[in-house]
Amino acid sequence: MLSQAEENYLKAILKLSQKNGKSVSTNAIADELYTKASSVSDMMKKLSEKSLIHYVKYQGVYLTEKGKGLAVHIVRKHRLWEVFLVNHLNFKWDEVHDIAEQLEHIKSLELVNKLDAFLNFPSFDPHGDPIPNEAGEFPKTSAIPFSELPVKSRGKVVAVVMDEPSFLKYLDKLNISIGAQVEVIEVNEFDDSFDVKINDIQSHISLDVAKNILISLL
Amino acid sequence: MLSQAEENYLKAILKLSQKNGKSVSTNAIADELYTKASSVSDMMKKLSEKSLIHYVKYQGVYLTEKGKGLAVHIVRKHRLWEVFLVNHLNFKWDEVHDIAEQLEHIKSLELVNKLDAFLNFPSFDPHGDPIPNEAGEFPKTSAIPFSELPVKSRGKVVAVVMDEPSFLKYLDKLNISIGAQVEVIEVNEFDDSFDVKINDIQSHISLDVAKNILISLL
DNA sequence: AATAATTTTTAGTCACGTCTAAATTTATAT
DNA sequence: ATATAAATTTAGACGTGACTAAAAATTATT
Repeated sequence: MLSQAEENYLKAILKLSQKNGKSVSTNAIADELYTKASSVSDMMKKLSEKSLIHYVKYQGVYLTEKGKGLAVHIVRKHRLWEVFLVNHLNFKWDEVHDIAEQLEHIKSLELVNKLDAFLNFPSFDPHGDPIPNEAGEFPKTSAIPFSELPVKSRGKVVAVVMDEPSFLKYLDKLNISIGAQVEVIEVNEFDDSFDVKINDIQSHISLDVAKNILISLL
Repeated sequence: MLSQAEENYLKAILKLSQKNGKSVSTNAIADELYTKASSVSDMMKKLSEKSLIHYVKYQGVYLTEKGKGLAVHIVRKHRLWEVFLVNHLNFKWDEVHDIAEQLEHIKSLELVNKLDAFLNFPSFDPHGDPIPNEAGEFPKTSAIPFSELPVKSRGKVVAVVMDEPSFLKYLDKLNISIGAQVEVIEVNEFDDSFDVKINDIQSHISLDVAKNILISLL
């Protein structure tokens, strides 16, 4: 049985290896978990002994099949709980992360699957992140960052990359939510910002924001 | 912020002080938590320093107002989650204890209150145990043990005292559930057992079982 | 290729929550 | 009231997961 700390490490490694390439560095994990590289080294030994990661000293780590399966399962739990919190308990999408961070460690396969059924087997969480099914498979999407939407094309917001509350609140202010229709009117080269339309209303967003919004073409 | 271990100790002290008198002994706590008396002593010092219990060496402990408030809140969370698990996720009443034992440690006042509202502010959990409200007040009941129901009187099952799965499964077998109508036909003095009617069907239960079923008179 | 800078690991320490074994206090019995 | 039994606490240890400081390995620079 894994401790919460171990689970958090697995999740961090999964997240980092999805974002970047294969092998994840000790420092990257330390940054992700707000801990120190030395603590990470210690934990890497333990996870390696449990065959959850491949670990070669000084060479970074990556998940084994077993480790990846467990990490994906934790992500599944996290996202299912977020759906529950937003759809049934009326939390806002920027309020659920910390609570789901706790709920994801509850141990009961039956609970997860019954929750999944209760929620009607959702494919995406309130932030648009894909929810793996019981077999650990992610639903596939063909989303691109808003920042890469060609001028004059229209798209629909399907997900956000960051889930920091401050970012989500800012999106609320901009009236950007999952499902919103968006269009690029013009790219402002000098500051890399975008003149856009959100649900047909003119607006303006920075490159940083645009990169963190995923859309599908319409 | 309390650790899970600290919360479990508070809960154990509350449970024991409700059952027996005021002051709770070190050994009783150790038994309740399947730990050792020495571990309990250590923890009593810590809880005492945090003003959650009154602790005099060798004299047992009892909860302070502050400690009692926290303990009651944990019980509230435990029982609300049990309602959720049984009423919405289709768990059986004998399956929810261990999961609720984990869920009760999730920290978010807002979550508890939103869950409470979602469940329609239930007063009793699936085992008939009273659920304290946000202010920490328990609903009052005038339940008596089945074992004290006078012969020929009829009653309605409102709660069970134990929530061990094996006991609950046995009650299922006897067709005894919350709300069942019961009547004592005869007391068998030689083995302290009871001839009873459960929903008008004749049955037979032992004193041990009868003591653990709470009923209200009809 | 040698040195400097960075990254990573090791060594030693600490708080938490547990344990066993020994000491101490309280309760019981003669 | 004194000896014995039972309950409780203390002392010392351990595993977990964190930290700091120092050492070692890797990567970057000239």
